[in-house]
Amino acid sequence: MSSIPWVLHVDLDQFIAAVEVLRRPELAGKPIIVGGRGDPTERAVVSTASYEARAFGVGSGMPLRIAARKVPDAVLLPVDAEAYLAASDEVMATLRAQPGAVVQVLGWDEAFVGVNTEDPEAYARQLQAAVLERTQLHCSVGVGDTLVRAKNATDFGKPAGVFRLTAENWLTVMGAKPTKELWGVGNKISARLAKLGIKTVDELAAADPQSLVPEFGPKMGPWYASLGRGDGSSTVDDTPWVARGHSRETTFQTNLTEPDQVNDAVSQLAAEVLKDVEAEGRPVVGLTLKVRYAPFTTKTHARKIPETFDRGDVLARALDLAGNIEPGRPVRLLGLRAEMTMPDDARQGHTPTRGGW
DNA sequence: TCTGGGGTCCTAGGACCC
DNA sequence: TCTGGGGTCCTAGGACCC
Repeated sequence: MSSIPWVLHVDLDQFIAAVEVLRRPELAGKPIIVGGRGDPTERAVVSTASYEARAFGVGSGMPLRIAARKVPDAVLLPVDAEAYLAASDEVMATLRAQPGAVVQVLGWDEAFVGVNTEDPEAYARQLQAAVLERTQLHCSVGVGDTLVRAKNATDFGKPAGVFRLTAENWLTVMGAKPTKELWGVGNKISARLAKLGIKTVDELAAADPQSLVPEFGPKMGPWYASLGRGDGSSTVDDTPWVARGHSRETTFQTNLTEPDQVNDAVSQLAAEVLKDVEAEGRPVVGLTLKVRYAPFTTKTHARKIPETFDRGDVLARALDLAGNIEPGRPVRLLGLRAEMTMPDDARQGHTPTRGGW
């Protein structure tokens, strides 16, 4: 046996709920639901539910109100982003300290680890032990010969286990599953694939990449075909991530109806976005205003910004975009995003949901 | 059931230029 | 007067991820 490159995908188990239990041990074993400000009467969704709460059918993205109704005895907690980020930093530092590890962070609770080893399972176990010892958090590890296979493998290892997915067993394990199980295929894409007669991973893997071009375009068509095969890059990239932009959005507890309210809200969003942008000191090159009208239609308005910017410039242009909002329609959400210039050596996106991997 | 907030990337179509 | 083909830039919208 020789030392060859492997991709490990590390995913913390019920991360947010686990962090909450660490600082409040009496919550262990209880159904915990974390979301919004922890108030089920507000417009908010579930960030994470503990396994005990998931048993009642509660999951991420579910309206908090519904989740609370499903689990009357649940412990409802507000999102505490700082605490999760601090825990996450410790986990990532532990991964980086492993011998030979190249670490690419994907989010608070997951990362790819690239490593040359003869025995990836043993390495994974060692990694789990190190994370547990330093943070008291459990994680699952997917082992793969590509990023996509490693990522998909993790689910089979949960909780706290290890699972290997390579070209050898990919179709045996994944072939019969619906395409929606694939990383990067959601409800909409799986429905469009089904229209083409492609319902399973097997069928997607067998599809001619070019045959998907008319429906999905020159880039995404072939990309979906390769997803079906589990193919793609095997390179874990630890280039530091650089944000392309910063945004803020607010869902109003009661819809806005007055233009003054809208302008005030846009000004506030602009101030918050500027705070993030100025902390990085890179020029703004574009602004996007997102408007969700009640009941639920979304529109965006965008503008490129020539040359550079200053505070007043961004605020004025944000208010300018707000002029596109349809008068008389109740507004339930406003979002403002500022796009910045990028350094040449910046890594490509931190989520591989779109082409390029 | 009624849908958060922070991100990334892709595509279509119009405007404009040569 | 009716009209090509290619390229680039921009806006709007969509899809997905954690």
